[in-house]
Amino acid sequence: MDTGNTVKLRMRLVFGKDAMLGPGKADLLAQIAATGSIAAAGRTMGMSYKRAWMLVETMNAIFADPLVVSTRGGATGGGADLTEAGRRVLDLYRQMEKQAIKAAQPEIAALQGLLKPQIADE
Amino acid sequence: MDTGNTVKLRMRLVFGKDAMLGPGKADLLAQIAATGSIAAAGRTMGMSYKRAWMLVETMNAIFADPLVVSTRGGATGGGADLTEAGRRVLDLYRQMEKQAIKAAQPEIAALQGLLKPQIADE
DNA sequence: CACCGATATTCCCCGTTAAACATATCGGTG
DNA sequence: CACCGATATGTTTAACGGGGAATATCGGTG
Repeated sequence: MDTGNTVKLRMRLVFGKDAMLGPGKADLLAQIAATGSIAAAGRTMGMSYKRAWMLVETMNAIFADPLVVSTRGGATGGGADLTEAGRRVLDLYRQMEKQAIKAAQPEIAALQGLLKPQIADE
Repeated sequence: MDTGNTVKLRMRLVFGKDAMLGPGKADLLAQIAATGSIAAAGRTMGMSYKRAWMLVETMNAIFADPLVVSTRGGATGGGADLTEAGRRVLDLYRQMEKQAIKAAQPEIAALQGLLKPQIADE
């Protein structure tokens, strides 16, 4: 009955062996943009600063231009923000998600219909 | 220049907390169909029999009808095969992948273009 | 010039996870 | 009826990743 339930399509772009971009890094980018800080972004996501920082480091290493710039010291102690490249990557990722989900909707619905009832709406 | 490189879009359907369907289970279904055996499917995928069997068990538990049926004993020692539901799930998953990749192609290409050159074609 | 809050980085510990190992069972066939 | 190859399932062990603590640095501001 409720067609708006919790079935989700998660997708991850795999480049090389350890070069990939998935929901975790995308959400982190979004949170950095929202909070202006790697530490704050990590906190809101229930993620340690170390992990958040490592993900940022990885992303900056993968792309030609860094996605996140950070400053140290100052009144607020420092902070971080997305670069133009960072905003573009996040936007492209969200667009990719949107288009893929839309295109795959019939198959997703069909697969959902084959689930056990108690799993289909948990 | 080479637009046909190794960038891949992996996707995973997430139902409940530990109910999901991704590339691993889909490939396993395909290999079971190809080999007629859980053990042989696992071997060709470099996966232990136990792991392969557990994945099958999980899939059978998630869907209303079992996706894999197995027989024990006999001349060949036994075997496994996909049910009609199993074939349908695999087909829907492949279709989902195909449609999603096609729809997200522009964004995938754009993201690929932002990568460091040495990562873009490794 | 001491303080503060955030970045940056290392080290150790622990829990989850999968691999490895070990059996038990099944049932046609020679 | 012993054998074989595959299913079925438990146990034990090893590895890897992530968390947390600890430490250093930065640089505006009061």
